[in-house]
Amino acid sequence: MPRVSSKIPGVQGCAVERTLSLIEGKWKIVVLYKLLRGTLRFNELRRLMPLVTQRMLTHQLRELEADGLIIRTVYAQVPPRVEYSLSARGRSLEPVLMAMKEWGDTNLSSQEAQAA
Amino acid sequence: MPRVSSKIPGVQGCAVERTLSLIEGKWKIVVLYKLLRGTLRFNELRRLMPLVTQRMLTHQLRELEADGLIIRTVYAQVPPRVEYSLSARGRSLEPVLMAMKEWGDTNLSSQEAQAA
DNA sequence: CATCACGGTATCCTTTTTGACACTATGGGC
DNA sequence: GCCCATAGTGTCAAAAAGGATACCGTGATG
Repeated sequence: MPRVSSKIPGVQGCAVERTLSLIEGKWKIVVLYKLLRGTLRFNELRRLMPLVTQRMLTHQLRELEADGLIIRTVYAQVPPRVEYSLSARGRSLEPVLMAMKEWGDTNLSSQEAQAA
Repeated sequence: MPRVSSKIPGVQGCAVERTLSLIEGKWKIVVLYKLLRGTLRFNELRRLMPLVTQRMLTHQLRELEADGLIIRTVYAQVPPRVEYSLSARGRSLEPVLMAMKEWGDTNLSSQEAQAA
C-alpha cells in the first residue's frame, strides 16, 4: 500500500514527513492528546494549556481543523460556545500519539533526558 | 486509562511534546527513516535527499547526534569518511516512525490528502 | 447604562528555522 | 604544482513560527 507519490524516487519518507507536518505546530499534539479524552470547549483547552496564548491556540485549532483532524462546532448562543472534538481522522492518530508518548516516557525520564 | 504521567499536573502532554521535539527538524525523520535500513555515509545521505542543502543536513545530523539518536563515526582517512548510524535509542524510535508512516500511507494517499 | 463571559481578531515584533552560496582542509593521483 | 573527492564551515538573507498586547461583538445581568 505504499501508494504514496510512487514516482519520485528519493522521497519515500514522504508519508512520514507529511504525517509529521500535520502535528508539528508548537501545541498541536497537546491539543490532540487532550481531545483524545473527549470534546472540549475553547476556554477549557486554554485552561488546560495556560502557556499558550489565545492567538496561538486559535491558530493551531484552525490548522488542525483545516487538516481534518478536529471538528469545530459553534453553537449560536450568546456567550459563544465552541466545542472542539477529534474527527475520525484525528482519532486515528491515536496510535501515533501513543507511540510517541510511550517513547517519551521511556526515554526522556529526566534521567537519561540527554543523550544516552 | 487516563494514566498519564501522574506527577506533573498540567504537563502530561510533555512526554509527547518532548518526543516530537526530537524529530521535528525539517529532515530529521527522513534521516532516521533512512538509517533504519543501515549505516550511511554523509554523501550517501545527501544523494538520498537531494533537496537538503549540505549545511542543513550537517545541522540536522549534529542535532540528532546531540540527542543521542544517531552515532557519528569518523574514520581518519584522507578523503574523509564519516558514517552515520542509529544508536539503540534512535532505533527504539522505530515504532513511532512506523506508526507515522502507516498513518500517512493510509490517510494521505493524495486522494483524501486534504481534510476528509 | 456598565459589566461580564466567551471566543475570538488585528497588529506588531522577536526568535527560530531554513536556504543560497561560497569557502576550507587533506592527501593521493596525474 | 594542480585537481579531485569527502565532509564539512561561515556568512548572510529570507521566511516561517511564535509571542505580546490590545481590541471586538453579543446578549444577559445588575
